[in-house]
Amino acid sequence: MGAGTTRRSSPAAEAWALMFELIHLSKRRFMAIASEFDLSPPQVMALRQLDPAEPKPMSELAIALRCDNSNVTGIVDRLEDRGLVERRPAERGAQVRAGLAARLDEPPEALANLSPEDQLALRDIMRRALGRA
Amino acid sequence: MGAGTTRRSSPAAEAWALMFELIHLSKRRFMAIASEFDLSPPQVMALRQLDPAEPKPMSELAIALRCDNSNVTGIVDRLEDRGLVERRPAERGAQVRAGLAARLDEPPEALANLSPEDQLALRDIMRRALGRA
DNA sequence: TATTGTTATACTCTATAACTATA
DNA sequence: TATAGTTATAGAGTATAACAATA
Repeated sequence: MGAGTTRRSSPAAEAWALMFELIHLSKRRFMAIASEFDLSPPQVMALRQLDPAEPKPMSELAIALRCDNSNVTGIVDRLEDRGLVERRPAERGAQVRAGLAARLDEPPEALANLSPEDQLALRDIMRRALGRA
Repeated sequence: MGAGTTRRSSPAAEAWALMFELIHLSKRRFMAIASEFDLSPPQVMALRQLDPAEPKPMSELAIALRCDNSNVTGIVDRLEDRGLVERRPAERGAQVRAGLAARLDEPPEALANLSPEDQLALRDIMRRALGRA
């Protein structure tokens, strides 16, 4: 069996492989949206985590981004240099955040094109998978 | 609505958000496996793409990794320095590949713990989503 | 003292541009 | 000439270690 095989030992394993593939395919879309806003991927993730209404300590941001504490310094530095963030979220940053959300929250075509029944079933299974049942 | 909200406009959008969350959660696992093999993420992806039986031109590798051509040079350089790859896959590289596959192909707990019915339903929906029905 | 954030350092990844080799 | 691959260069992300400030 070569790369890209989708028939696997268990349904969960195959679903996982397909999900991985979908994410990989969606990476292009993500990168396109990121550069649409002239942001690097970690900057996108950082901006999505921040909310002007609820300031977060940088250590919390590091946890959310799953990277080292020292790293957040640089990421936030660059966002701050562009006035998108202030070590307390700034006005323009909030606008960019809203724009990003609108673009990124759209499901990829592969999911949007599913039948309404499949969409509902998929949502319910994913809720159960993540304990949100 | 703050970050981490899961109730969204359409089932597909919510499923997408949950899937994104699952992938993000699984990143830690991926990084752990990568460092278990002492490989960087792009090195993992490169090694997974390569097959001793079917040598690939580096330009094809660049497409698979969704990065620039010039970039592959450095990634392959480092893999070659460690004798995992030879600009024609080497023996030890094949072993590492097999080990990697065994670890990475396991679905994350969130999926493995689903009921058999949910696993089957999820697999079938993902097949349809990616046109493998 | 323990936590938070920064700086220093070093390595990897990334793209663009310019170059070489080759079909 | 066109394609494949490399090198040069510059910028960003990443972690570790050491440090400063502070609760």
